[in-house]
Amino acid sequence: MLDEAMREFWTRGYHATSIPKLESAMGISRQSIYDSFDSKQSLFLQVLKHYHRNVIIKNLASIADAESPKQAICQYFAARAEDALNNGEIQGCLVTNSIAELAQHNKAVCDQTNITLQYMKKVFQDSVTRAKELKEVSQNIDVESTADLLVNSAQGLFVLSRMNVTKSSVTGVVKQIERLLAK
Amino acid sequence: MLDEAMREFWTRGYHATSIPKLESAMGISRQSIYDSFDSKQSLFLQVLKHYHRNVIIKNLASIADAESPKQAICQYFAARAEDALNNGEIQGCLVTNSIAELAQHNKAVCDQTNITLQYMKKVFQDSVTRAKELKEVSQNIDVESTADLLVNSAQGLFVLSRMNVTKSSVTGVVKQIERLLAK
DNA sequence: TTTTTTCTGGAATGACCTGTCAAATAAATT
DNA sequence: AATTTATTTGACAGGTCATTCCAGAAAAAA
Repeated sequence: MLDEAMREFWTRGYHATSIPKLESAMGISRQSIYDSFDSKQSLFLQVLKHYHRNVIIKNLASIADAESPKQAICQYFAARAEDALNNGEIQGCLVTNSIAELAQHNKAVCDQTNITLQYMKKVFQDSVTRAKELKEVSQNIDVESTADLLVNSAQGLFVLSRMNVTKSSVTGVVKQIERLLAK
Repeated sequence: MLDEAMREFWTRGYHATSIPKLESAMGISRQSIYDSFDSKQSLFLQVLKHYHRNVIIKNLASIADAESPKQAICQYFAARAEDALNNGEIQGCLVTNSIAELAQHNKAVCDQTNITLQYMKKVFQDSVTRAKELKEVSQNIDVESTADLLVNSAQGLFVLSRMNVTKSSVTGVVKQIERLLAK
C-alpha cells in the first residue's frame, strides 16, 4: 500500500500528488488514509522511509557484499544508466526529487533525505576502502572524496533520468566513473 | 521583473509558487501579470529562458574565454561548491529543480531545460578540447564523456545545494573533478 | 487639456485542495 | 445470530488555486 503511494509521489512529486489520486492509487478511501497515516505530510515521510528501505538499500545491496567492490560500483552506475533509458518505468529517484522540491523549506524531509545520502556515502566509502585493500584501485585514491563524487554522480544521473536523455550521455558518465576508479 | 519571478520559482518551485506570491514579489498586480505573460505556465517558461540567459550563461562565461580552460572548469566547480555552502542566497539551480519537479510530465519544460543542459555540455566540451590542445589534460582523455560527467556533476552539486551539505562533501566533489582533469 | 493607454483593487468564477464528520456498510469475532 | 470492530461513503468545512471581468485611478501621449 505504501508501495502504491510511493509510485505516485515518485512520478509526480509531492505537490502534484493529491489525496484523491492517492485514494485510487492505494485502493483505499480517503478516511482510511487519514486513519492510517494522519496527514499527507506524514504519509509522505513514511513513503520516504519506505523508499529508503525498499529501493535505495536494495539497489545498493550488491555493492555491500560483492567480491569485487570496484566492479560492483561500476555495475551499480551502469544499472542506474540503464534505468535512465528505460522509459517504461518510473524515472529518477524519489529522494533526489524530494530534495529539489522540498528539502529547503521542510526540515523533516531534509532530515530524512539526509539519512539516505549519508547511507549512500557510507556504502561507497566502505566499498572503495575494500577496493583499495584489494588493490583494485590506485593506492593513492582518496576514499572519502571519491565517495562524495560517487554520491554526487548518482544524484546527477537521477536528475538526468527525469528527461529525454541520450544513451551516449549516460554511458559517458559511467565511462568516466570507471576511469576515476582505474588503477 | 522577470528577475523577481525567477527568484520565487527558484526557491519554492513551480507548484509552491502561487500567483499572489508572484504579485508581491514582482510588485505588479495580478491583472498585469496575465496581461504581460498570459498564464502562470507561460510566465514560468519565460523565467526558464531568463534564467538560462542570466544565470547559466553568466556562470559559464568565464569558461568560454579562459586562458587556462582546465583551471576555468575547476574554478567553475569551486564556485558552485561555494554557492552550495552560502546559506544566505538562493540554493541550487532552477533548471535542475524544474527537471526534477516537472520535466517528466511537461514537454515545454523538458524542451527548455534540455536546451540548457546541451548548452552546458557544449561549453564543457569546447573547453576540454582546448585543454587537450594546450596539453593541460591527458592526451588520452575522451572529450565527450568527460563533458557528460561534468554536466552530470554540476547537476549533482545543484541537488546537494538544496540541503544542509557539509563543506567537506562538496570540496570532495571538486577535488575528484580536479583529479579527473589531471594530466 | 484631452485622449488614450496602462495599471489597480476588488469581486466573482469554478475547480481543486486538505482535512473532518456522522451515517451506512461490511468483516470479524463472540 | 448478535455484537463488536473496520472500512467506506458522501457530504461538508474552510481554504487556496488559476483565471477572468470590470470599474475606476493613474500615467503617458496627443
